[in-house]
Amino acid sequence: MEASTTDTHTAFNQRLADSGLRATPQRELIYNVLLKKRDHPTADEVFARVKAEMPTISLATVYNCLETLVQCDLVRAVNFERGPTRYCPNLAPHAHFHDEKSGSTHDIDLPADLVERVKAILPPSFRADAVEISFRGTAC
Amino acid sequence: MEASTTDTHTAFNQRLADSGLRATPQRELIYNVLLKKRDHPTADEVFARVKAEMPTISLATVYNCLETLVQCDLVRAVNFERGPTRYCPNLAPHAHFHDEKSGSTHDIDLPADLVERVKAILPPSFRADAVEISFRGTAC
DNA sequence: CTTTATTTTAGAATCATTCTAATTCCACTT
DNA sequence: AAGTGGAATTAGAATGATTCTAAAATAAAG
Repeated sequence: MEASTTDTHTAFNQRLADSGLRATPQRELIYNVLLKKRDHPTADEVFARVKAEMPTISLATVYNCLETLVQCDLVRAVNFERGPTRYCPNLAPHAHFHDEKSGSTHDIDLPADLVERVKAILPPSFRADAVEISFRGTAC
Repeated sequence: MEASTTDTHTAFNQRLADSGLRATPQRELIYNVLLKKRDHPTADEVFARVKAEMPTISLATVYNCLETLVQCDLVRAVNFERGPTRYCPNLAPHAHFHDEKSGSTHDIDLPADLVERVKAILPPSFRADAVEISFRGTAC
């Protein structure tokens, strides 16, 4: 656990540095909040959790930092229909399942070959930078 | 062309009737606008096109009617990230490709077996009512 | 230290969408 | 043919998530 914490911390610094950005306390705290409870919180929820540790932080900063983390590929932004954007620190290729009963979101691991198969349906003139797969339904 | 127009017209009346709703001029015009130019317009764009034929229509009605058509399964609502919802009268299972250069959206036919394969990655406790597949990239 | 660029912040502004409350429109009875 | 009740439409206000703006704080570089 100690090693993995150090690893993510290093990855965090590295990714920001690669983009010429600073590892500020706000960015680090927000990233840690996402790592700690991986329930796909909205910006508002992240704000609430972060305020517990850093009461002076502003909502604008939470939005700014989340955007920064997404830019650095440390975090993924997840959207369902018109709902507020949710944030996810899972870097592995995965789909999302949105449970309509509970409103919760679950990660679904994506086998690499399936991603290939899905990309293969594109006509040759289309080049995909990203593929999004999401499910809506109920989990029991 | 005449036969197909009649067909969609009948389907339109049938789907609404099935939901206990009326086939109003506004609903029909909006549906026809979607059929005529299948470029995934936003509600605002639909509003502009519809106003040309029915200058007294309101934006609220456009939103109401689009929502109604989606409820009746005559139209699909398509979302990309946080952009405005786009509307699509293509009933066949298909994915969407969003071209970041032009901002345009393209339908990509989905082979039925691929949809099955994708659904198959879900653990047994998840029941999916809908699967969404979307691509982001550039088309040439 | 001083300069300069980055980051944070509070609050205003924006944008798409939904809501509200008042008509208007129809299908169905009298 | 008028009356009634539920649908549907409408204009404009309200909402909610997000982005913008301009100023203050912070930190790196000279």
